[in-house]
Amino acid sequence: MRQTRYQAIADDLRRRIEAGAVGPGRLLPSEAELSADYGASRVTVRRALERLREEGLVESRQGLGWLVASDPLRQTLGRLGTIEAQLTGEGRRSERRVLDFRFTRPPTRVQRWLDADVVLRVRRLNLADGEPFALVTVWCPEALGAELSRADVERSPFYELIGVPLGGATQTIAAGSAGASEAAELGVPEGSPVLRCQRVTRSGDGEVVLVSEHVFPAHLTEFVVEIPHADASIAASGLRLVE
Amino acid sequence: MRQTRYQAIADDLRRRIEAGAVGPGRLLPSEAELSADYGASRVTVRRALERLREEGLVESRQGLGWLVASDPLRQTLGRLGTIEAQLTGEGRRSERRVLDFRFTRPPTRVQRWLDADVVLRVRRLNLADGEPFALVTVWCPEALGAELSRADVERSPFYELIGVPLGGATQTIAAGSAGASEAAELGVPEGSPVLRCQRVTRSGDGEVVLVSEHVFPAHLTEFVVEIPHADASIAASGLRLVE
DNA sequence: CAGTGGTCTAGACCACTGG
DNA sequence: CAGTGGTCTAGACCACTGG
Repeated sequence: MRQTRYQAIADDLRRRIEAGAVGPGRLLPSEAELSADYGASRVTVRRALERLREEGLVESRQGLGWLVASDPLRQTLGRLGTIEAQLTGEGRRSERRVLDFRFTRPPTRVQRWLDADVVLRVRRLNLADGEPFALVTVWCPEALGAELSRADVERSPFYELIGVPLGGATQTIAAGSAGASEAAELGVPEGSPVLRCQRVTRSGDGEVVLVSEHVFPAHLTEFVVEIPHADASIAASGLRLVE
Repeated sequence: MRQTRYQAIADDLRRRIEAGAVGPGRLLPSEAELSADYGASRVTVRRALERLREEGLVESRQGLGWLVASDPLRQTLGRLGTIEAQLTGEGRRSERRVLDFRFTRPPTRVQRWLDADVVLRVRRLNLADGEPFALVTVWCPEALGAELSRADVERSPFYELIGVPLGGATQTIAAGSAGASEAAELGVPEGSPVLRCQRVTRSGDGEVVLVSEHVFPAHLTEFVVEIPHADASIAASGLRLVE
């Protein structure tokens, strides 16, 4: 799929904002101006701006214009990028250590999404400056994992390796306590609080291509979620009662 | 702000889908048909459909049409509504108990968003079938809380009471352990795992109108987050390292 | 092939901001 | 008041799906 007009405009504006051409709280050129500058219709320019709004980079005020977001918390999510980018941006050393790499039968909770007899399962530890901050288990279909080596998955994030254009993902976030082996691998006391996250990632075609479980020590990590329209459903915003 | 054309169409389509007029995995009428039915342009119809897509209710395939989502997990988020609606939908009894209601000075971590000497602080317990599942503390500006009674906040969700059109919200989710008083109020053992959530809610004008902290027993609750475009930033999806 | 969604255009009217 | 973003229209071309 080739780059669309509005994506190109969004990318260009994002680059300009991140380069500091327009500071936090300052006005962007009006939609009419941008429309003339880029030689695109106002609708296309708006579409690019809406995309940046979703990322938390800009906001708009009717009658005034589009402003670069100034609330640092709201910016966080849009600029977050990968954990690796986050770490190297802070000058910290990011490392990945493979604990296990094998083709095996998926557990039943994973079979719900990956209905196969054999899948590739990889257990990895993510470290920042040598300190573990995530214990990750990834399952992917045998066909997608067949070309991968243990060195590959130690070098690169999984989603870069499988060679399939990705669609969306669904993620659940829960709290728990570190089990004995988890505690040992993460270097935290057994029973200490952890964030548990499960992610089901789909390809552009809607096929499930990755299932992963992540365990984060509670004292090191938190999730940030931006809720664009609070509406009446604000009380929910993703919370679900289990059992 | 009065209802827009695309909101009205989205609401109508949502109602029809939830009523089962079009089953999971089945095709909706084409954009051209909907456009004719509603007497709206195709652009407006698409805007309504995009909104439903964000909610996880429908998905589209080029050359084929718009389908009602069949993946139950992806539907969850869109249909969630408030916790109260979730509970009554399951035939469970939802209850709200006010533990404290006072005008006071906000703690420093709240002053970051609500810069005032006096704010209304309300501590509430949410119960499902008599069992506590959330301990909530809400702070709001004195002016917005001046007309509220203790009975008001026991009866209704806060966002319905303050009489201000809401904009977006930013939410952080972390794991932790129940402190002594939290444990007593939630009816769980001290030190047991909990989800801790902080939400900063803005009005339509971008002003911060509510700051709230929520403590959920880990065994009862989880968050579901839909990530529409995984892209390269999939490893992040809102995770942030703290400290 | 006819029909679908994905993208884009040029133009319009409105509510709203600031001066 | 002139200028802004918010919404909406009618029309166009394209890539893609299924038969």
